[in-house]
Amino acid sequence: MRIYIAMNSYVFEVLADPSRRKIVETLRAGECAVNDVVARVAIQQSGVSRHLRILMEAGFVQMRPQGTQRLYSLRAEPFRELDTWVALYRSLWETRLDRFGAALERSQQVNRPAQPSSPTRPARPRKKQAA
Amino acid sequence: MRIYIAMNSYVFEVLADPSRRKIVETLRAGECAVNDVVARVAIQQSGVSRHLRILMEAGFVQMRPQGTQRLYSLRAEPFRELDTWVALYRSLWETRLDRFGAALERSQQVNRPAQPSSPTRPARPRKKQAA
DNA sequence: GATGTATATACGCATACGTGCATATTGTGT
DNA sequence: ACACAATATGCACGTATGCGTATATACATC
Repeated sequence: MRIYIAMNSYVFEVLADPSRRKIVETLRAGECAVNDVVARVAIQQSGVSRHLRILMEAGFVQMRPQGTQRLYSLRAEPFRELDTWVALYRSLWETRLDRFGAALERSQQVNRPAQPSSPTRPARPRKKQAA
Repeated sequence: MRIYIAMNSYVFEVLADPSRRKIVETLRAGECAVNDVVARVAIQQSGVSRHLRILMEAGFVQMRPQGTQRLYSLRAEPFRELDTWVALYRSLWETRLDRFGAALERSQQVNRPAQPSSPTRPARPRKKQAA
């Protein structure tokens, strides 16, 4: 039986924007008010709010009002979808073991010198800002 | 030259396009000539070639000329990067055990009760069309 | 109720992106 | 050399997207 996880597909579109990724990264530390996020991103508050709305609609975040503030935090679903998606391609670099073995092996990857994958790493954009 | 795999960041931009994802999916089956891909996507050959170039530049695919044809196939790197990235968010849905235990438990997910469902649900395309 | 803070939304703009069409390029067979 | 097949590229266009500015809305405190 095949399990088709219809991948929101939208997940990638959402994550495609650098500002949005930055926001998500920020939220990884935990619940944040909008202004807290604004302090960490290089765009205006209006922009952050817009991005948060997009993230919300896509299920990446949830919101909890607290007084005047709105505390945003990450939700698991889209990330899990992403994980499920990428799992389809693990065979590209994993040894062919059964599922259990694969999971185990993955646990050993955690030990490998993981690169600082968080901070926006300017790879080279295809066209956008050439810099 | 050194190869720093600090999350291309570009990975998401590349995967953001539905046609490109479709192409990647297609290539999951194995090496394909351009026209084979064209047959499976809803865009012109010129578009496919362009997308393949983008995928190539981003390291998603490699090419092997064969006569008049050009056989494209997937490369592991970007997918591994993606896997590494999403790994940072696994704690969102995995029980808080140490990394090793987490990996182990992943193989037993069946037993775990579902996460408290959160508000935002649908996540429907903000604008663009997909599918 | 008035004021100040925190966040969301409307508007307009610049631009980057995907696409199709036409054409160039490369390779094959005769 | 010629004709054909496979693929790549230049060009133009429509449109979606992210941004900032200005404004609206919600809440708290006095």
